[in-house]
Amino acid sequence: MRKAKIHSMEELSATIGISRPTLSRYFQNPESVRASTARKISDAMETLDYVPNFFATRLNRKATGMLGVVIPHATDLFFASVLEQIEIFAAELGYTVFTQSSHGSPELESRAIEQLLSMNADGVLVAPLGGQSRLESLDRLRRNLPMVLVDSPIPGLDDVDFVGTDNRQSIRMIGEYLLRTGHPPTFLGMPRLNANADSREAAYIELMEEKGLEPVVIRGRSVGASWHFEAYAHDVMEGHFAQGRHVSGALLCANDRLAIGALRAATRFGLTGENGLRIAGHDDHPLSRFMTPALTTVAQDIPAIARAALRLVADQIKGDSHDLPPRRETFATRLIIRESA
Amino acid sequence: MRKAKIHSMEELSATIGISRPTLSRYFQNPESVRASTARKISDAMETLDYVPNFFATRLNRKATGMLGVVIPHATDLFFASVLEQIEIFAAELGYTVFTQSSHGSPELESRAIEQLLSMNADGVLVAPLGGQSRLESLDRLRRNLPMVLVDSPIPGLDDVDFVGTDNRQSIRMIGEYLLRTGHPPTFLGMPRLNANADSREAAYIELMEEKGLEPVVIRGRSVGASWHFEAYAHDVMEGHFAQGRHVSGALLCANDRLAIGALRAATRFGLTGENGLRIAGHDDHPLSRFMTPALTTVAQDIPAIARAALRLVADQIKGDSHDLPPRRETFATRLIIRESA
DNA sequence: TCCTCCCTTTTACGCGTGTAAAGATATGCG
DNA sequence: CGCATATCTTTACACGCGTAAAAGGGAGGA
Repeated sequence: MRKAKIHSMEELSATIGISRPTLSRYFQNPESVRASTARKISDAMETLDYVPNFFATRLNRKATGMLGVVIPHATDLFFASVLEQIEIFAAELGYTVFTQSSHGSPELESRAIEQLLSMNADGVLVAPLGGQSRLESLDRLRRNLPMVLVDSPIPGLDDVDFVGTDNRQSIRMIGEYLLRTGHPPTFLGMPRLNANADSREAAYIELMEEKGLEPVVIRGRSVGASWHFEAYAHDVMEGHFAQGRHVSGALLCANDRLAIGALRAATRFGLTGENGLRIAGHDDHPLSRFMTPALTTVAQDIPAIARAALRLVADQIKGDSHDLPPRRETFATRLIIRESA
Repeated sequence: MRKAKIHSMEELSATIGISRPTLSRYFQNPESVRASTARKISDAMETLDYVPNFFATRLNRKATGMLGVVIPHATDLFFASVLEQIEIFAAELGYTVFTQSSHGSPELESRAIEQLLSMNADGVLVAPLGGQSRLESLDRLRRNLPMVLVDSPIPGLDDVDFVGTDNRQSIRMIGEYLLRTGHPPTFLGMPRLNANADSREAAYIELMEEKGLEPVVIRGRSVGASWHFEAYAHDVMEGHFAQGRHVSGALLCANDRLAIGALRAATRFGLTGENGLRIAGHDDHPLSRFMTPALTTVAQDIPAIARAALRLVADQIKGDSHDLPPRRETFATRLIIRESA
């Protein structure tokens, strides 16, 4: 059945004989018109092909009902998971989410921000690239729209709400676990891409020094800061293992993707057996439990992070609280002991 | 430095003393105005905070420059990778991409389609849920917008362009490899979520029968068709292994995520050693090379798929070729031999 | 200096919908 | 059946910008 295509509300009004203002109210809320009228309209719609134009709809409203999200990489399951949760909660709140990925590029991140500004979104959630992010862009965004930083804060952009994981708590938890079960861990840091890289490393060092132990941090030559964490960790550790370094004890990786790469390298060097090198990660990547050996890690509370982020923007949006002191919500992680450590 | 916020082009015009039509032309193409004028404007912009409204901009044009994308799950790295490539190529073509994930839900898929329709996008790329997709929604989309199906075709929606992988070729290639190197494979199918599930299984059966061998297909009770492929495969295979079934020979999995789950189960049963069970996958999941043992698989040509999908919509958009016969482009895969088979 | 040519300004309308105001009509009740 | 009230129609303006047409202004050449 080929329904007749209607292009505007005006046209709809003409063809079904109901005034445009009434139609407008109907599409915003069918119950705002008399039941008999609503029936007449919905009956007519059976035969017709019409959808109100989303943007024309918002053009003349103060709130657009749109939320922008910027993430560094859609192909990183951590961000994909956060995004998924954000979309779910945003839908519950009646927001439409528009996501832009920066593909790891500061320029694309700026463009994404520009895009969201020009869309006049009600608010924006940004998981920033980190150190590479262009401060002017983020600052401009902050000045113009309700905004919340997610996952990684930005040094130099302190007056913005932030939601993320308590890296100090999480690293201490997994670190203490490793210590408790016998091995002072070496730390495999991620490429210095964002603030998490620093704060996790700092938490590790603090813990070690607190215990009177020597912190040992491995960091490869950051060859053009790469988001290919698995490959990065694999190559770095392979280099060490080949020279007999770090072949025993425990290795605490700044995130699971690194751990997966390290695990692979260790396995190839036959280091992961009984009494071999213990490896632990951070994040509870969806595939971590399927690794061999299954990866011991800490799980970030992604739903809580997503929910909090939405709550904070929503507050800013309704409260117009541009001048309130910035809020900072971090969540604790959960220790997940598997086989690798 | 706090730049003064300007809310409309009208306002901009008033404050910098340049007529709105000229500003309009400037923002569309700075070279369409005299160089001295362009300078005057860009100089003024240094002090001011203004971005033309994206949607108002498109409201009065025939083409909106927007492309819609619908994927089943942002947290499936295959779709995330496809999306990433689509975004890259779309940017090259000057399109702005708006992505909606259906989170595996037919209802959300329909809503996403509705959303894209109401946005008046120039075209839409849909990686459908598959059998669960609501045909009316997809059909409505097809009638109203240039559209291309990606990854999985929809039975019953045949007059739509399709871009994907040649499952027959890919399954035969990996299947023949397994046979050539010694083992007639058993097939672990994915939950019947989309057409790929069927066509890969069909390709397997065809190959086996052609070789005069008995096809053996494993399929768990599809407990509410699940997208948790790894867990699904793990549980199904664990059940078999526990009863001593399929513990040797070769297992061909319909995709890598299944293979990862199966691999994990096999490893726990000590089946993956020398002369043990051989396991192969399909897709070359980004983490497959980091599995232990590293997963033998076939790689889909994701960039080619993304590029072709964009080419097809672009053709439809410019050609208004709504009545041309539907085109169907499938790409060959590349055999990637690692350790698992 | 005058006259083109090019770019700009002015003016006006259009995109599809929200929304306010005033008048017309339908609904429900006594 | 008449009236008060809820709802609808009509009319008009607004949102932010594209764009066409006509008129204005400046730079360059003769």
